[in-house]
Amino acid sequence: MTSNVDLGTRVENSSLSKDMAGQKVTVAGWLQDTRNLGGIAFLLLRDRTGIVQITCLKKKLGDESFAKLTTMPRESVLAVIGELKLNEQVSSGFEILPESFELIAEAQTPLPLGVADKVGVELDTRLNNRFLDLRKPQVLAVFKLREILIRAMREYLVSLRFMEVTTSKIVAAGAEGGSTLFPVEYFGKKAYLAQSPQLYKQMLMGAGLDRIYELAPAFRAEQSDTVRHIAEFASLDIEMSFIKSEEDVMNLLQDLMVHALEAVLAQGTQYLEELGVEVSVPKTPFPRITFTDAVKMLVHAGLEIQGDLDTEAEKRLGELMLAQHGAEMYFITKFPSELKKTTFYAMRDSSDSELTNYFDLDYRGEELVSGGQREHRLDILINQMEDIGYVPKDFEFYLQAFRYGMPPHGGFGLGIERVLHMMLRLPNIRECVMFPRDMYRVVP
RNA sequence: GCCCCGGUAGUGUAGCGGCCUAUCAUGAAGCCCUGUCGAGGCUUCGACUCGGAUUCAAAUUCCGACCGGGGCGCCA
Repeated sequence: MTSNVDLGTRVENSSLSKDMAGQKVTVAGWLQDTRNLGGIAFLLLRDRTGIVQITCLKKKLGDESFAKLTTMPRESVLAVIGELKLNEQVSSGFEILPESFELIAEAQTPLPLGVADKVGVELDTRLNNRFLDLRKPQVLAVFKLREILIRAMREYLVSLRFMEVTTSKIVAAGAEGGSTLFPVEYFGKKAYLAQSPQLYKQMLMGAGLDRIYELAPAFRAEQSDTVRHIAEFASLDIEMSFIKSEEDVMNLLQDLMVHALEAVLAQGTQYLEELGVEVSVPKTPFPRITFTDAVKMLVHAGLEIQGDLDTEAEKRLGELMLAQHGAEMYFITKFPSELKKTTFYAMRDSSDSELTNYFDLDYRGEELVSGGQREHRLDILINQMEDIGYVPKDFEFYLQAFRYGMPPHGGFGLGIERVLHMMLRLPNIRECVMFPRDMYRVVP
């Protein structure tokens, strides 16, 4: 009874229902498991959308077909045509009784990673066999949620008339320093992978585009070896003109986060359940705490702070903000100029040059976003570059945009994986990328 | 880049000088079973990362390489 199945008539498992009782349906997917009881066998067929049970009766199929169906290796691709039949004994309430089937692609054994195994698998093994790992619904769930999050962010920005742009990822100079850039051999010239679209976003403000965003990879050659760093990450960058202060940027950002998390809750229930996590939407306005006050708060809590907040301080601040303000997300504002030295385009506070108009958005102690008001006055910008030993001539392509009418502007860069990492409470940020890149991993 | 820790069947682990012909689970191969949904029962298969060293004896100790885990620094 083996035959060629017409895959054009295939229906996804999630669209099967009890209403279709008695209908002949075509399903196709991966054979997750076979439970052979002798005269009857149950196959679990999984596709992207769910699992359906194929119930095989030896008496009905004949010995040969029954044997063929029940001895296929797990994770083989299988197509089945059969009648959808109601049955209270199945957890879904229905099953498919096969009439014909086709083994489309047999899986080799043993699997390098058991999709339905009851034993744990290390992240390294999972990433080495990511295509199999992604067959697990709870792994796929992360990426369904990622998709929902990103789509909601785009929708929100589009609704505010932000224009999506794409800037080059091959650049001649970085936004900050040179040690964090990956060099690229570019037709005999030296180029780099962009660590940020910063300079281009600002040039586009000079072009009069007013409100833009870009969702693109950012590359960092920093030798960061932690559960919250990867060498290539998805960065949502926005830039907007005619702002009064960085408050305008922060207001947009907090509304963006709320909109995105609301979408995750509304559209991602199934996936959140799959992962066993609960997400709560933060209330606006997010608390703002100045960098100086954050330091005071931490010192009061017994920490010693010198210069910037270290990892322990960041985490501790996350706990304190949650305990004292009930806030999972909060802004740390007015970063000292001393700490933003290499950020030559950061505008200093007009009433205290020791401070900048720069902020971070943190989520339970992890930095999600860095942003602020940029310096749009050419002379000051050049001074700030020279202060840290940069040669303005090297940035001529950028500075030109400030000579012919540059409006006041600001923006931010947001790490998509950082949001997912904290939102889903995943142990490692690598889980939020299908094929992550870090100091040691370039394959797959 | 720095500091700790670890590498045992396909996968996840126990063992940490002789009791190891290496544990358990999962898996794979096979047999039994007509209602499984973490199916069950029986049988079988399958591993000490690599290279040196110490020792009568090394999975176990030491050194190196490679690979991995955690933390720090740096940052999204």
